[in-house]
Amino acid sequence: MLAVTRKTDYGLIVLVHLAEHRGEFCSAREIADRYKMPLAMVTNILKTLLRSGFIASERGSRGGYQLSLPAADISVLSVIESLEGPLRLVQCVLSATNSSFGACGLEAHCPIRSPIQRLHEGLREYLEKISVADIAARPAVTPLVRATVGA
Amino acid sequence: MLAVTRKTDYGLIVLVHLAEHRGEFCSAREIADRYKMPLAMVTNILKTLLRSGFIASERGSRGGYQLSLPAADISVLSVIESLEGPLRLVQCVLSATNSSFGACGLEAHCPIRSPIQRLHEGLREYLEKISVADIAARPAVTPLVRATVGA
DNA sequence: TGAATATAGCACCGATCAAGTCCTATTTCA
DNA sequence: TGAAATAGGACTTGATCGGTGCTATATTCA
Repeated sequence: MLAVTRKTDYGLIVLVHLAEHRGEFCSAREIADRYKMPLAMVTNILKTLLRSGFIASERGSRGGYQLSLPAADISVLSVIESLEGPLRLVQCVLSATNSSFGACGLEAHCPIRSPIQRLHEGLREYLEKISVADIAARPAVTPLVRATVGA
Repeated sequence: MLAVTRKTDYGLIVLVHLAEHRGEFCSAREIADRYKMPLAMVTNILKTLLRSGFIASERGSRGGYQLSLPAADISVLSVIESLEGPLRLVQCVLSATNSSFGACGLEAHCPIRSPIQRLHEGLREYLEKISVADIAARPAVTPLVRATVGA
């Protein structure tokens, strides 16, 4: 229902933490303890973020994770898509064939498809412009995103 | 995962249909048939939209539904909240006590709370500015919503 | 060398929610 | 009175979310 899963929630916390500890390797346990998140979840999330290339890992007893990209280059959108799969506001937004209206005849095609596509694109742009660095910059400094409707 | 449920999907179609048939009473069956949506779903959605005051109903064999508000006054946000409950990007966005970080100590408070609040507000504004009338206006005319990050 | 501490990769489970169905009133018209 | 509509529920099923567990591998350090 237009909510982000807890994975993304945790994932952003993890990334913000790493952004604030640039240069160090932080262990999953350390991060989980710090923010009272379940360790197993955090490790899973870190593994996913690793596969997506946002972070680098080092094994062994001094191992851990660190950002492999500037925090400003990691968008909230990319984090969401890494942890939850491709963003789709509604089912039919990705492929025409997947649409629940894909089987509709010629004239009875979905009356809201194209506007919803727009809305979806707007949402993507919106989330793409906000980076982990923005979120790490915490206070009221956090950019107020203004959506403007118009031609 | 940041998706809207099918209820909202159907709901918008229903409202757009009613907007395009101002003055007439349209039956649930008529609308369900027209867009090949499951009748039972459509009737449930109409009942909810009725309770929310967006539409008016008339019983009996000539009965049906019609908009009780100008389409321009029904925002996508209000439709979503009617059909899916209050918008919450993350769990902790509504009440501080509900937060999974509500139990955190003083110093270990959630590092992303306030930026996420902003993001949530931005999303609300965004969806509030788009109305059923905008969606009914279908073609490329549909307002392109531009998210701008900045002070 | 071996124990401790990391990551790596899966498979799995329970609770919740989405999506859809069904049943039983009640109202209105013909 | 019967057909067709709304009104208000409960209910079922399947998918997803949130979380756990296990095994293997790598690295450090005593």
